[in-house]
Amino acid sequence: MVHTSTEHEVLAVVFQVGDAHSRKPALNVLLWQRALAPERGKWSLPGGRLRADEDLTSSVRRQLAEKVDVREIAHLEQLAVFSDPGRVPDVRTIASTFLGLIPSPATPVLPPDTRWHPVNALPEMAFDHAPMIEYARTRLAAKLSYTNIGFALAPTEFALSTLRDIYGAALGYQVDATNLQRVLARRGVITPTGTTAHPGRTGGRPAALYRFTDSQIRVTDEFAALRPPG
Amino acid sequence: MVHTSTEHEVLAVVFQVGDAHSRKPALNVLLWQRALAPERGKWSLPGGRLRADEDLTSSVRRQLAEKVDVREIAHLEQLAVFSDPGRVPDVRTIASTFLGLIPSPATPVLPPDTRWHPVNALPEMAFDHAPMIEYARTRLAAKLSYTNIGFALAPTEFALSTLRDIYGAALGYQVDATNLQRVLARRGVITPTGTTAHPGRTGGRPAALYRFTDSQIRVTDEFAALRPPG
DNA sequence: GCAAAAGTGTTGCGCGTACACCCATGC
DNA sequence: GCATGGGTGTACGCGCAACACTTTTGC
Repeated sequence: MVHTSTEHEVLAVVFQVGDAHSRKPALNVLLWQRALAPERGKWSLPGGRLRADEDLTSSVRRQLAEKVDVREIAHLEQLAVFSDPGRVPDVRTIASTFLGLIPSPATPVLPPDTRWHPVNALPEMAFDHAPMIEYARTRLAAKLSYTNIGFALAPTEFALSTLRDIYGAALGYQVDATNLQRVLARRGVITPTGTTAHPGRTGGRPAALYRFTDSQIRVTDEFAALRPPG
Repeated sequence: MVHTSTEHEVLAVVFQVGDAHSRKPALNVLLWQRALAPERGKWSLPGGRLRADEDLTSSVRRQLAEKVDVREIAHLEQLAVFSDPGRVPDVRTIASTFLGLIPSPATPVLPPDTRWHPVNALPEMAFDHAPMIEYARTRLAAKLSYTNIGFALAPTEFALSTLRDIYGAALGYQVDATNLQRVLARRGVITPTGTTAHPGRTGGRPAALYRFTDSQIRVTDEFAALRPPG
């Protein structure tokens, strides 16, 4: 009799906004290229098997440590579970997915098989990893609108035009810096530092610098409707 | 050597709004009482072990069928994974939780060990099932405000005062029927049937009847802020 | 007629967007 | 000076909540 056990793996969709390979900043995802079968040559999300003595979050952190400096991960949260019995060949494997965010300036050294890829131009993905990225991006876009999650993508101090580019890259459409400032300021999400940046070579008024008030996720606009009375 | 395998279980938080045991309608959750150790006598969420050949959704449906008529489940969606290595004794077990909703009037026969409990007065819960219910309730409240998920709690046809009571029970605070009508009508979530209900013994103007336009979940107010231009 | 329940109208405000206009810098 | 980028001010619209007022029934 064959003992059909079930494995449990953890996979992380790690995003960062960067301007690798192009002028305009874009939303990138961390991928590594498979050197062995199955799906050799295709690109995978970082992750791996869950150990018996760790919970999911510890497992993601441990496995991401092989690819990036975990201290740079500013936010990490559970996404969905992918459980189709045939999603990977041979042994039945359930995948719990996570969303990880790394602030914009940091780009540490990566292992040779690992690279950032723009989410708008993904390489050939292994298994069912492509829909996982899609799911993560949708979740990120939604949370940008009703939480302070931007703190995990932005530098500690930034000009508003920088933040506009980050939101634009993450959302997939251009955002107006003026209104972004007002929305985030009213909600208390960003705070002015009082200092200003130096203008570029081409001139222009020096930009005021801001920082995110909190460095932990916080819901800022919980109810679109049906608010509690008061 | 001890072979430390990892089990995977599925647990469902099934809600229904009913007026069992009291005059005012309340949000109830489906629980069964454990007859055997561990945690004998305490109350559990329905669910059980995942089989090798089924995905999570199939597994929930199969296991809920032992407790209720699955045809009455109007909505079912994944919640979070609970993965603390010590969350249940002995064998390490990961739990994937689900939110299930059953419309208001239907209350079929239940097995003798199974009962509806008001979420505001839960009995002693087994393991970590209490926080799962809390999580599910939070998710339900959030989705009531930006999706049409109310369809899964309401009867097929209903007066607005009935719907007000359902929303009130699910959200935990009173809702104004007038504004509820306006919000849901503008979004196209509810449609008038053209018919009216008969007033009660005590008189009153006959109420217009409505139904939910869709019977599948749909996001009706995706972005609280940072909408795409247009 | 009176009480009760349902529905309509009105007002006001907070939030978000769009856009015109003013400010500070490099060259 | 002018171009460039940043910031401020204003105006509009919409969604939603609060509440007063009207309509329709049973008794």
